[in-house]
Amino acid sequence: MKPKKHTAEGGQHTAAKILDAAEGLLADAGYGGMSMGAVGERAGVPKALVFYHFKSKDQLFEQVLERYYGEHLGALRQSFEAAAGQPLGVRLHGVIDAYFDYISTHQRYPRIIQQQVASGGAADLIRRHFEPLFRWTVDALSTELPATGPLAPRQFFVSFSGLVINYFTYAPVLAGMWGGDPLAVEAVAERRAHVHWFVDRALDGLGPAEVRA
Amino acid sequence: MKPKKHTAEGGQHTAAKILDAAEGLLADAGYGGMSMGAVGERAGVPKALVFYHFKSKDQLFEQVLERYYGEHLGALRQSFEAAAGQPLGVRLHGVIDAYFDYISTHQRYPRIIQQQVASGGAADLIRRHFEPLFRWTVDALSTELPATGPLAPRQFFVSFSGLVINYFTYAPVLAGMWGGDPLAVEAVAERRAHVHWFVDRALDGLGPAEVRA
DNA sequence: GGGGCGTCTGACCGATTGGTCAAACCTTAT
DNA sequence: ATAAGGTTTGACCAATCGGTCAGACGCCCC
Repeated sequence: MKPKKHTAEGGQHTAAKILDAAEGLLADAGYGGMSMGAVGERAGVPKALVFYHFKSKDQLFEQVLERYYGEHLGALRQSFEAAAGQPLGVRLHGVIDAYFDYISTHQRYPRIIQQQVASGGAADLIRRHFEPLFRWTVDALSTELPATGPLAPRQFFVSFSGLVINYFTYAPVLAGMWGGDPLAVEAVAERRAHVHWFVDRALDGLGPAEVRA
Repeated sequence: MKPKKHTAEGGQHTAAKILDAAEGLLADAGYGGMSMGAVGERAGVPKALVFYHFKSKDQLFEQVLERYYGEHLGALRQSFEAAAGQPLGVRLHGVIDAYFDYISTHQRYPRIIQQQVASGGAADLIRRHFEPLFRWTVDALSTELPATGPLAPRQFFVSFSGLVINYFTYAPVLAGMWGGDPLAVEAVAERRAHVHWFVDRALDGLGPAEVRA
């Protein structure tokens, strides 16, 4: 019979369990509400083991963010490059779909980020991960749009990311007034269609000739 | 000479000072990061006095939210009713401007709300204040738009509030990459113009005949 | 079998937290 | 003067926090 106690079965597995537990607590209660003891309890290991695998609370948090940002940026990049050569409108739809899909399948992620952004905590860390995403998107649009003014690429970046992210962070609040679960598949599909509609209206407004086709 | 110590000069004034201090700390560090001792220190009063005026941390937080939501809803309502009789497009612009103005002059407010929404903390409290705003907006649009689908009023509510709010919550993160302070007056004006452009594109897409004029 | 060596554990620490209390204070009404 | 009642104060409490430590356990190479 295997020992009940946590034996040295490979640190990889344990560290991953701890990371998962930390993710859940971060999404539920935020950085301040995540206690290292609770992380251990949720992962089924003593608190000291959490500190063994991650030197401090900050470092644990940083690794959670690192994992998410890496996956997220990768998903966007892959989508954008897969549609290389196609007109900007098509590529935009693709990237926004990738954005939408990643968020909708990792709903803890926008919650953690929004909390952190809104509180100003770990600002440098967030900025370090956020900046490549921002610059990459703005560069992709910079050939088609004026660098400043109401139609600047940076404005569209903030707008479209907000259009996607806010729906998921507000979903729990909207639950009672939406007429059904906002996170159910049909509801998410409706939101996706709405975002698509918005993208099309924006493209129309930018002058179809230069931007589309 | 007046005594240096805090005399019984009227509880009103003291309570207001405490509320202000709590607001600042909430915006800076979030609910979890706001300690009652720090609130007292920032207000210049001992911690026990904070507990005398507000029975608990939760109640203090609740009153901060109450004040904001009341002002916010009032500003929107006033703007909407002032433009009674005018075409929907004009009224929409007015309400969104009022939304934008209130947020831009109370930048702590979106930060506090976003943190709380994203963390799921105080969900009932948020929902209680959020729901009238939501229902009221959706009702105003319900005569012009289908109740469900990609063009449902509820979708536009989430979209436009996100368009406005997200800019301000992300401003600190964007600071380094924006080319100037995103909260400077010109930058805020540019954002406002961008939101207006978006509203107009949306109105165009809904069929000018029924909705505008 | 006996070192290493990475993994794991419970007990422990100082600091901080939300919250309480009895007593002191100031103002006003009698 | 004095009684009363709202306000203010610092000292105090149990609980929890992030973090540490000495040692036990399991595995692998000699």
